[in-house]
Amino acid sequence: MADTTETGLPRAVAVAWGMQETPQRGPSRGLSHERIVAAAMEIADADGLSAVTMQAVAKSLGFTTMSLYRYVSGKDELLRLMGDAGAQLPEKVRLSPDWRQALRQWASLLREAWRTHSWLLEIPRGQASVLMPNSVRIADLGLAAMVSLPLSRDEKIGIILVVSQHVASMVELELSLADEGELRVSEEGVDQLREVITEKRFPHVAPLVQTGEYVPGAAPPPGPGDAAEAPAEDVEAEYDFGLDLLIAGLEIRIQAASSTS
Amino acid sequence: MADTTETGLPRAVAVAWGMQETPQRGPSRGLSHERIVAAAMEIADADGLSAVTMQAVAKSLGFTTMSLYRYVSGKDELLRLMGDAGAQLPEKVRLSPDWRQALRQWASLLREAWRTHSWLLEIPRGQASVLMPNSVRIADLGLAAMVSLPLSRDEKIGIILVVSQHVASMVELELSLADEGELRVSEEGVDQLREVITEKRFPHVAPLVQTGEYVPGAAPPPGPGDAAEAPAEDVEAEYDFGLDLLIAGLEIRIQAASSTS
DNA sequence: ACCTGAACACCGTTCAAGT
DNA sequence: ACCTGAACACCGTTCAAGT
Repeated sequence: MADTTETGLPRAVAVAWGMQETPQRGPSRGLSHERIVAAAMEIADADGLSAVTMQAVAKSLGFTTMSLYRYVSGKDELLRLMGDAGAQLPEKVRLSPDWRQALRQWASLLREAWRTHSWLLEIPRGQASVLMPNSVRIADLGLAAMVSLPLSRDEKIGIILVVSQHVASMVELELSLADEGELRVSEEGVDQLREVITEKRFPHVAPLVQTGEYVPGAAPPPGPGDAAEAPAEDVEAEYDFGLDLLIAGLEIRIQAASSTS
Repeated sequence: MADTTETGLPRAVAVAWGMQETPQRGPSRGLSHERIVAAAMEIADADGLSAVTMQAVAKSLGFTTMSLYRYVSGKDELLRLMGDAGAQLPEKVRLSPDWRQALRQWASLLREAWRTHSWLLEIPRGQASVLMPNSVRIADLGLAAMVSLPLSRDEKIGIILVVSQHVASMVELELSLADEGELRVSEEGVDQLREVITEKRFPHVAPLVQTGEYVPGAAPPPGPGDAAEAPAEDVEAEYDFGLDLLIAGLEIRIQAASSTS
């Protein structure tokens, strides 16, 4: 379990909200959580989350590794603080009065945040993370998008969960296509797959492997005409598709609710 | 990028399908990827994925750490193999002819797999993982559930993606509640939160903090009557809610498609 | 109060050597 | 071909010491 303050709140929560008493006496060479978190984020943006080590962060600030421990209880806490700091939405947001539109806006804001700091997706969002400032902000805005809806609180929270999860998975997909996209499977490789992914064992996938459609980095099949299609580049379409599905489902639920009451 | 064979296929894919030529000459004390992966899974089941170190795996098998590198190119490959081996569905599955039912069954199978090996969720599912045997099986079964549906291939894959992501997030939620569930926020802690989560800054969340509803480990408010409710234990309800939403949305889409054609 | 230096117990991975 | 031993370059974190 994560270490907590005497109030039962996780230390990261207390620090993020500025609840921590920082006595400030004696000389201070100017280190602070803010500076530490900012430095860590810069490293993560540049070289990925795995490049964020206590030593690297300290070095980039011109301090020794151990100096960090005065401001941050450990790496875990640093990651939590980074996770929150990165998930910052714009200060002022004007949501559409139409809930469908508003929900789409909200999803889009989340998406933007995750896109700018892709390492956010790697940081485990534990139970306590909902208490962090920017998570609260995100939840608040999500609820704001749905104010007009005749749904229970639990249902609204359910939607926030499902939608944000969908957005996260789409950003993840987008990124995996982008940076691991050098996967190039040769014709020989596809042949090998054809031998193991047989019609008998995998009746529905096998046909797609035959044509090569199913294999990420394979050359497109020499089909007549429509060969030059981006095979999976359209994450955009998948993103919209899932969101549309959820909103459509919600619409039905609301109609059902209003016709009953 | 992950190391690949000369065919362009990731090594983990080749190994998992048994495409790797294993010459087998000279003495063999009986190590193999199968045994290594099995040992690693056992450790992960018992003590979590973080306990899976090359040294721990080797030790549990009675070999030195370095012996593993003859069978596995590195830890990354070991994790990929574990990820696939853990995502095994039952041999024979009888899907309902009703697609809604079938999709629910499929989701439920996924859920069961992730529940039995919760560390699966921590293993990054890269682009190449769709080529692993059990991923192919899962995709095949998902497509099987939707055979009767008048949807494009891309749409079906979209559904597989969205639904499986929803299932994953629900299992994740379930687990985070279970093992980090010792989070107990004292009344003083809730008070501190009330001071920062103000009505002004967070108009929609603030009321929920006032009552204490929003705070995971807080004591339930002394409301009249319905106080003794499990606050978030019903992941089951959230699970169904999201799935229902998606299926309802899909239903509409199908109606639209069939009325157009 | 704040920062440093040395040390500890780990990681994953390499390389040359044994049988 | 298979496994070992020693070594390397890292991790996060501790503790006692300096100013």
